[in-house]
Amino acid sequence: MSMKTSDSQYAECLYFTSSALARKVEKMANECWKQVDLSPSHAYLLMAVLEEPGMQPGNLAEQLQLTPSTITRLIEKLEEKKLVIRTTEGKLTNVYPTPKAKDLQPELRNCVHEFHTKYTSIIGKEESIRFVKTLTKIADKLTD
Amino acid sequence: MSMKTSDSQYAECLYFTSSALARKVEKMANECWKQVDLSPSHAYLLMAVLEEPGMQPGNLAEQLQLTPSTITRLIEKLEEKKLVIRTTEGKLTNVYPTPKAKDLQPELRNCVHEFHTKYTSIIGKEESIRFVKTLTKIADKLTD
DNA sequence: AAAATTTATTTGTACATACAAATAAAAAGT
DNA sequence: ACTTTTTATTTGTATGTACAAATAAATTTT
Repeated sequence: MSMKTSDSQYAECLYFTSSALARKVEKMANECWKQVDLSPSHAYLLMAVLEEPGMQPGNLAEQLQLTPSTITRLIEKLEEKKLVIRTTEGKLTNVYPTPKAKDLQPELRNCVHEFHTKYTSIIGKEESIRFVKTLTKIADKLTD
Repeated sequence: MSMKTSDSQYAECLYFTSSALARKVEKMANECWKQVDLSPSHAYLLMAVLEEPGMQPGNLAEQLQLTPSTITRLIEKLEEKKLVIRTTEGKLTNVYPTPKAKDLQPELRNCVHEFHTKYTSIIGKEESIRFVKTLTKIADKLTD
C-alpha cells in the first residue's frame, strides 16, 4: 500500500526527502504522545517548562526552534488544558507548570522513552545515533 | 539571533531534529518557488502532472508521499490558478496540465535547479548527495 | 526629560497537511 | 442478477506552523 520514499521520482531532492521523513517521524511521535493527549510539540514545550519553570516564550522559541507566534499558540492550548500558567509583567512573560503538569511528568518521560525505543528498534541503535547527529549537523549548516 | 539545532536540549531526539530540519529546508524551498508564486508542494505536484499528463490523484499521492485528501486540496488550488484541469469519469479522475502550466515548465525547472544549487553550496556537493541518500534510506525503514 | 529605537509578546490571518466520514463507482462473491 | 466488499476521490473539520502587523514595554539617543 504505502510507497517507499526511494521509489519516488523525487527521492533525490532534499525538500522532498526531508519533509517526507519529518511526516513519518511525526506520525510515529503522535502515536506515542496520544496516551497523554498531547502533540509532540506541546509535549516538548511542556517538558521544557517543567525543567525550567518560568521560562520565557522567547527562550522557548529558541530551544524548540519554532517562531514566537507558534510558541504563543502552543502555550494557549496548554493553558486551556490547565498544564501551564502565564504571568506577565512588563514586556516579559513567564510560563510555569501547574501541579497537574508535574503529576504528568513521569508519563511524559515514559513517552519520550517509548518513542526512542520505537525508532531505535526500527533504525538500529548505532545508526539512529549517527543519523540524528547528521540531521543536527546539516540543520546547523542551514542556519542563517 | 537564530539558534543552532545542536544547541538545543533536544538535539538528540529524532522528532525534534527531523522536524527542525524540514522546517529549515521548507523555508529555503519556499523562497526559491516564490518567483512562480507556488509552494514547493504545489510545484512538485504540477511538475509530476506535466511529466505525466492525466495522472490520477491516487498515484500523485504515492509519488509525493502525501495523503489523497491533501492531493485533492493541492489540485483545487492549482485548478483555481488555471494550471491544471480535472476530468472525472466514473470513480477515476485525471489531472491534466493546461497550456499555461506548460509555459511555466522552464521556470519550474529553473526553480528546482536554483534550489538544488543553493543547498548544495551550503552543505557541499558530495555531502548533500550522501545526506539525501541517508534520508531516503531511513524514511524507507520507517515505512509501515 | 523627551523622542526614537529596539525588544518581547500577542493577534489576525493564511496555509499545508491529515483524519474520519461521505460518495460513488467498480469488482468480487454468492 | 443481486449483494457485498473494495477502491478512488472528495468533503468536513481540525491542527501545527508561520508571516506580518499590532501592542507595549524597555533601552538608547539626543
